[in-house]
Amino acid sequence: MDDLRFDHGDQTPERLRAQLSRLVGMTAAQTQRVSSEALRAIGAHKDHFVVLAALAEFGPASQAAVAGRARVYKSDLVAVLNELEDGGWIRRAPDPTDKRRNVITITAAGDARLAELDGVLSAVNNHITAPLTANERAQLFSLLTRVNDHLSGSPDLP
Amino acid sequence: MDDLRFDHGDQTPERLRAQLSRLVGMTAAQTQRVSSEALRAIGAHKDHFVVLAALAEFGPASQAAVAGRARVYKSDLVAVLNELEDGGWIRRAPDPTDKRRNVITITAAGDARLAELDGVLSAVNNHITAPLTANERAQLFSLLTRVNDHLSGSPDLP
DNA sequence: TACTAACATTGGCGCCGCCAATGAATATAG
DNA sequence: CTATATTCATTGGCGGCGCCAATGTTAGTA
Repeated sequence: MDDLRFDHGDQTPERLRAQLSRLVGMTAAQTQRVSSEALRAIGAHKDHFVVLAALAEFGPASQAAVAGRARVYKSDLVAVLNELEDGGWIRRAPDPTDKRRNVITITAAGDARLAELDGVLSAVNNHITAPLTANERAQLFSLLTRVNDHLSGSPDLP
Repeated sequence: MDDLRFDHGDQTPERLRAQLSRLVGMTAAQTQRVSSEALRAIGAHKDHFVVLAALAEFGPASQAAVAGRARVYKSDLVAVLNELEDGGWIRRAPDPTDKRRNVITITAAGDARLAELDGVLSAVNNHITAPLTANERAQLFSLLTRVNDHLSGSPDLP
């Protein structure tokens, strides 16, 4: 809980305080911890949200398509869909036109579940950015987006 | 390489685009990948840097002290010190005044190694923030620091 | 002298992003 | 129309990271 603090004052080697990648990494670990704990408190998981969102916004689709849109590895998607199916939030039905395919459909309960998860995660994001003004939140978002875009294109060092 | 891109345009569910924690997490994964690859290219590791830095800046110390300052779990420190010892970058000597303790000392070669790692990581951090101006880098650093500080204090939701 | 604490070490857990190999079903080429 | 290649869901595993518990040894303390 306190070990992910970036700066421990005079206990922190100066060289570490210069590492942005370290700061980003530790802050990401903090936010992941907060959000995963909040989701686990209601028996949910990051991927539940991301899969339900993809289904709600893009409609029924094959697992391969869902994996692509939700950015979840198809290998990991299987377990996620099993859990969502157990909860009654999605339906998995074989595609009559292509028997290799499963058609994944979100249920009415799934829509409600998605709203629930969305609420929880909104609260989490508000909590994370609590010390920032609205402008600063937007700035942080924009700066990170630019870094992310940049690193998405040129993964190697110059 | 491209799967850690936060925004895939119209292929990305809108709900995901609102999640700052997701953006932070993906960007952190990118920066970690870049830096760990750069370090691995010279047979090094994050913890090598962090431990050598702690030793160089605070002087010889017990493993427990090093673990505290370098923010490396003492469990994981053992392997790191073994590797650093094999490279001749540190010395591990039993403390004569307290036989439970090992005194870790950085060697001259260790100082040189630290300079090398420092150079690599500086290049990495420059690369990461390449699209940002100096002002924007400072802003990003400041915003993340405030979030990190905030989350270091109140880990739970309100 | 008995009890407690510090120390180094081993082994393991959970989360995350990632990849390879399998078998079934389908599309495509010769 | 048969052989080959491709798509799909599924299984199982890998490496990195932050984290924790249990062990045996040694040292301070009551």
